[in-house]
Amino acid sequence: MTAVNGRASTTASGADAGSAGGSAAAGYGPAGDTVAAVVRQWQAVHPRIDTAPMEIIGRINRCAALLQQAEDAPLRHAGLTRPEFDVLGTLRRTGHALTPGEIARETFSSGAAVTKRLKQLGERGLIERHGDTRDRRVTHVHLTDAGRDLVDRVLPEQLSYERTALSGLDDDAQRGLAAALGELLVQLEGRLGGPRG
Amino acid sequence: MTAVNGRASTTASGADAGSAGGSAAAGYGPAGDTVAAVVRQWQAVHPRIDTAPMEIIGRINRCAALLQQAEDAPLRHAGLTRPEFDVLGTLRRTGHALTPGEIARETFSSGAAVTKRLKQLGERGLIERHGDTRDRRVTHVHLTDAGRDLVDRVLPEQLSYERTALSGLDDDAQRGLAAALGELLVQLEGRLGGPRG
DNA sequence: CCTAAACCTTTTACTAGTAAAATACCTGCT
DNA sequence: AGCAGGTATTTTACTAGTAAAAGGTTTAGG
Repeated sequence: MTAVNGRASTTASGADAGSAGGSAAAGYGPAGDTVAAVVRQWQAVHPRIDTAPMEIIGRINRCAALLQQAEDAPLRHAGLTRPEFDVLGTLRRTGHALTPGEIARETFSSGAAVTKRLKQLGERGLIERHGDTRDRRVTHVHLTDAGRDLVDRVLPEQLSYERTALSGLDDDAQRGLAAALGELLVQLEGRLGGPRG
Repeated sequence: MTAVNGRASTTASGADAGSAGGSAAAGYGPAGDTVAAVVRQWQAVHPRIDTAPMEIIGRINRCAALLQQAEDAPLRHAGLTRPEFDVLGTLRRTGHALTPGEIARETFSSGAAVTKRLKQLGERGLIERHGDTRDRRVTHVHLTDAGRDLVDRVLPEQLSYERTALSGLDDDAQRGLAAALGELLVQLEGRLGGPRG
């Protein structure tokens, strides 16, 4: 990913901090986080504006950017980008071979992007392709032993890193946040993701 | 945002759906969102693993990806990418000229990326540069009238779009989520963003 | 004064994504 | 059978980011 790129100045694409409002780094005052500072600036410029969405969406984006930056460390140490790890992880957790199309749907990426990643991962011996004998348009992708071992080695490191990143919140706060995000996600997936098949 | 590119197949950067675990699109069962389905798959493969971090981080990433996709619509309609709008918005909300370095810090992007965006935006007549007379390394960037008008026109559309995206949650849920995310963000910014100056 | 170090911005070379076209194949209809 | 249309994957042309180096300028020390 670009997404995996470090920023830290963080990444682009990845993820910019601000929602509609962009983002702020310096000089955040009384209330605390950078998003609150951005909202305050907008309020000063356009007092009538309803900035409520920024307080959720801006924060989600900013959290995603910061976490990604942090999470990249263990992955990069293993020589993987996040999208590459997503491919391997998808194969590992489903437990069976998948077609490139299925991987694309599972990881929410384009088919072309998956093709490129599979090429890379294949060259490194982490996955293999086998053509379908029935339908020769289709290929089946599966993890090699090396690929499976890599996932099983990296995943605990990754989760440990994530636990550390979240450790500023107590267990109750974490459970509450997970539940609230789950509620939002159900809404968004129904609304934006389409009444999926 | 890279984190914030549209995907939706969405984009990179932006943001993949899964945290450590990658992401799932199809076949989500009882509990509801795609992240819950991914977590269930991992539990089946590695029953001892503590997947709690995925339930927060995976959901943040997935929400960011979905929202981005949705939010890109009004911006694209105005011929802007999100990072470009972030630059314009930063100039608008601070209310005065900024140097490229300051813009980079405000938008959490690299200096090189800002240089490219400023070039684009300058060619479209939305911003202008003026060299500093004291320190000739420095340039000052400010919005043109056209740039300011564009921001003032797009921002309400953007916020309106965001409000719609969030409308599945009632006001209390939105306030609670904003507060919980703010708490997390304060922690992350202190921990990962550095004890900023 | 003059040089070394630090700084701000831009340039260069490269990477990884996207959209759309191309390729190859299957399915169903007549 | 043969062809129209749809599907799965890859390829092509391009875009926008990154890291690192370069260019030009100021600041501090001797």
